[in-house]
Amino acid sequence: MTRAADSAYNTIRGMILSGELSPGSQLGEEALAERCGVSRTPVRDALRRLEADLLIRRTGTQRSFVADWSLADVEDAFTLRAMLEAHAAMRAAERMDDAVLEQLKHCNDRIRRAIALPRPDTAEFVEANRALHMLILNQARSRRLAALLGTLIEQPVVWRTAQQYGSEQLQRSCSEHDELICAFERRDGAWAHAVMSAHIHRAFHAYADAHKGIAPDRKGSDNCVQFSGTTPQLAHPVGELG
Amino acid sequence: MTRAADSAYNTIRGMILSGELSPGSQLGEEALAERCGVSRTPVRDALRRLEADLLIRRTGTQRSFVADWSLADVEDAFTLRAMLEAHAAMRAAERMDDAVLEQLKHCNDRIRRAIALPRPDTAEFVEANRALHMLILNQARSRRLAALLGTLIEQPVVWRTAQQYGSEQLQRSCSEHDELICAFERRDGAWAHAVMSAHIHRAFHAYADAHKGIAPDRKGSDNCVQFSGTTPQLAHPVGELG
DNA sequence: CGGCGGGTATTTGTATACAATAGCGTGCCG
DNA sequence: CGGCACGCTATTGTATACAAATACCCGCCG
Repeated sequence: MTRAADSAYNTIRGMILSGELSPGSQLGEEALAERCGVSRTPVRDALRRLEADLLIRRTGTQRSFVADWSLADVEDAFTLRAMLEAHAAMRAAERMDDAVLEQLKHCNDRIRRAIALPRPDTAEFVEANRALHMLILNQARSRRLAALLGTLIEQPVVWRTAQQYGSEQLQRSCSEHDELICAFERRDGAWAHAVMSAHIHRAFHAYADAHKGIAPDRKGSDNCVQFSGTTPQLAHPVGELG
Repeated sequence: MTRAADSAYNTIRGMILSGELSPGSQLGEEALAERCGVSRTPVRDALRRLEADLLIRRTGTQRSFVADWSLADVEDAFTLRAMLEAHAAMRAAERMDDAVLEQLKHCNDRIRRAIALPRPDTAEFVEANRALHMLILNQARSRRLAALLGTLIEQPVVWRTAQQYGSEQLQRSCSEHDELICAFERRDGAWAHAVMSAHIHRAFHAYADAHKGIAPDRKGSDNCVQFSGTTPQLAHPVGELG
């Protein structure tokens, strides 16, 4: 990951998520290239990826702006994530093998230890949590699903949410994982599906509560795909349906 | 869409879907550039998009190969599409306005006329069908959802499927649209969800039947995300979960 | 005062050259 | 005869120059 394009991707992504680049502001390739210390070529690469992540928006003429996320947008992302990750849990349950089960238990033990401390170790919590969810996604055995979820999950959002978590919520998260593992042990896809769905929805509300009043829902940020009209030119034309 | 990058994208995509480039074969940027009549720069752009579509796979060192799709992969894509597009139909039903409803009816009238002919007009069917599904997706008002479905729907697959359709199946598709419109008229999200889900699942089986024996499920095409091991470097690291 | 048009400056798109790196074959050594 | 290492070749990554398109500004005209 030492390539300039990846470096640019991470740098720009960081600047967006940290708020260093304010929503709605234009991202000139030249300016970004300078700030990242690389040429425009890898920046263009990075911009394309960020566009796929919906972290930036592009006008019909390919000018890039930092996307402004309303709470509704975030809820949307969480809803879709709940749907897809629940599906992943179901598939994983149906395919679960004992080795992975052990690894899952190991992850949740790490989480348990991290939150048992007087001052919970947030970094360890986030990392072990990440690993656990990834094991499940991997076990679901679906490249498509993995690709879709990849664009849906903004780790920094998780991080910030976890920091806001009280010890009570950390423990709830951990025991939800326990239940998930139970469902996996029984190879009960429906159970795993339900638990995972609840897990994600709860996470959304934790996020929403933490951000109440801080980032109120924007006014007219129309959360729709621009249709017909004047040559919108989306990267992946929505037109291709069947 | 006259840009070289788009032209390259469409050209390469066409070559992949038509089978001109056989699954597993390597895609050299230089060679593609020559065949597309452009330089490597727009080709690289196109490759990144195709990678997001999962039409090509990249090794850890970014060498590109035509993805080989097993029937299981296709089923996977249809399953996810059913989930997401059903969700879109539900959201659309809850937000439906009368103008769009009229447009939907108009689309399905086009479909009705196209399949009423002695020799059904497949092109018109596909186009009106596309427009109808797109209207629904647009009405769902979710950028995220639109982005996810965009990568999931391979129009050429639809096209080939439609060509295989007998008049009976074309009519079934049309009447399913009718039922969908009924659900929209009543603003019944659950109904719309169910009908759409069934609609897509039926389409998958039409596809599977048409390809039975033609493209049998490949042997070990492991449909899983490559995990840990030796620096897999996925475009959107699956690691970023929470 | 507002809208239109043209010109300029900014921004993105493309091509090309060069650099770095992975893959691969060959030949040497054990 | 097998394996390792070296070096060559093919392929991708990056930078830069230039071309094309567009947004913006300013002046003109209604």
